[in-house]
Amino acid sequence: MSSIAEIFSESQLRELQQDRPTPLYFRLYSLLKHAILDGTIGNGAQMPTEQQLAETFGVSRITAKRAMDELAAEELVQRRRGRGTHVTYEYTPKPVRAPLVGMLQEIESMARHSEVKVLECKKQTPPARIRELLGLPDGDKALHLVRVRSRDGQPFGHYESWSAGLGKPVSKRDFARFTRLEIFRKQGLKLTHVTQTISAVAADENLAASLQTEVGAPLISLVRHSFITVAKREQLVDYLQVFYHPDRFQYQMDLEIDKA
Amino acid sequence: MSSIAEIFSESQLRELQQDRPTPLYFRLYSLLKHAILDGTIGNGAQMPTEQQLAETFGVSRITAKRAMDELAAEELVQRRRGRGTHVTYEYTPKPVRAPLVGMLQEIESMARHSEVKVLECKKQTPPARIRELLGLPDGDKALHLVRVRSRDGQPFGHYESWSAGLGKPVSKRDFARFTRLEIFRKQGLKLTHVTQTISAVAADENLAASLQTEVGAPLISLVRHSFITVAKREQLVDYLQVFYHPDRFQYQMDLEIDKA
DNA sequence: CACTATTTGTCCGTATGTATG
DNA sequence: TCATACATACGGACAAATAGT
Repeated sequence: MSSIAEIFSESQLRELQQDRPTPLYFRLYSLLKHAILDGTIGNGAQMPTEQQLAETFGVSRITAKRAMDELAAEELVQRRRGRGTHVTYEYTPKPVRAPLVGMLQEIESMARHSEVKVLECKKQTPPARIRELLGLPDGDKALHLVRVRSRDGQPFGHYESWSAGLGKPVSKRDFARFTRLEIFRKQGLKLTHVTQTISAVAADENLAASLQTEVGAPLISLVRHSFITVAKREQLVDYLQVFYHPDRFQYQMDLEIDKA
Repeated sequence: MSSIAEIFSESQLRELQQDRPTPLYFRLYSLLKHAILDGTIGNGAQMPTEQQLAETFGVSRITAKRAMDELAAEELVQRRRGRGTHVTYEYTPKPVRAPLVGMLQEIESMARHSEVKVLECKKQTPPARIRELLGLPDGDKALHLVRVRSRDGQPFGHYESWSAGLGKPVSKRDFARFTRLEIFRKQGLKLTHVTQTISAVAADENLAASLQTEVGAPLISLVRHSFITVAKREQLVDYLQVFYHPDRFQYQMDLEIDKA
């Protein structure tokens, strides 16, 4: 095998020095196991010797040995005295590929391949912060829409939106069938500008239930502001807050650059 | 407090029975700590008694006591004999609002307004998956770079990258001073295509330490593939995985649409 | 064949940490 | 709080298998 320093990073070395009560041998074992499972140390390759491990990670030989013995017990490596320890695990890249979804156009196509449940569709008084963003006078109402989008029965997105400027009434069924972008267009509203902010949040009880996950699980948060231009001024007409389940939805974008 | 069964889920109960060698008292301590930090057990509320914990989780009273003593040592709870153990931590959902950052160009400008710490900068054997993406033969090495970016002393991003195709050697100091985009350009590499995938993940111990947050806290995950074009074929030359602290970094994009 | 270096296997004694009743 | 049992971790010592000289 190549030099041990070329396999393990300094940050990994530090990992072992953290003062957690998890046994040393187990942390070293985990480190080595990961290196084998992700193919950093390939099948057939010789592992570092107990002595090398002990010196590199600053542990006793007994501890290094214990870690390697654990690997051997799982048949990830084979140990023979005099020869050393060799990897007996064949790394095979996983075929997986999460469904990837892209920008505005693709979002519409995705919408057609998913099921929507409308939880709320009513003219309501929005929270003050959103009312101000929408430029509505005090007491005015906006269309409040809450939906959950699923794919193959698995919910992946929780959508909550506040819309102003929708003249004609829109039925609940329309929102289940069409995207809001399509509805805006049909109503003659020409969006001129959209800003999106992506972040991450922990699921609260409500979201956890909607997206069938655990409280505290990480979610992708997306806030979209949609503007129209009236009298040369930009006016927000739609505020959208989406929470996505990261295992079932990822946000992908392609950028072409350096064309010049 | 309410019934102990109403606080902890069955999966959490099982969590303690896992056959990991981490000490029992520490696992119980972690469980309780999270429940306090995320507000499941509110400030001033009474914790379960040692006896209750012991029975619920199937451990001895001493072990339950040890876990609670650890909490008390961190001043998350106050213990008084005869009265019980009470939470002394005020959970406050973060108000958020962070500096907003945008696409490639803005990323460079942001880079200039932040401090970088290089944790790793060495040619190393990459995990097999990444080695294949980079089109490297077995055993080949790539430049492994781990950095943490801070703003006003607050770390907001943890960057780990694997780069192939950097001909001339690049010093650790260069990476602290320039962005990788600039370095690629200087080396004459013309990136022609970039894909980015955004998701959300929970912080592990390592990331939590780097970004000064809690284990399990939601982080923004960004994976960037950077391609050059050689002989009309796209070739990956850089793989970047970034984890952002969502309170200190958000991903914002502006889209102009409906121009037609 | 012996000789040597390497590497794993086994054993000792000791100290500390963990978990129980 | 105590006594007890077990696991972890260390350093050291020596034996046994392997490979090369």
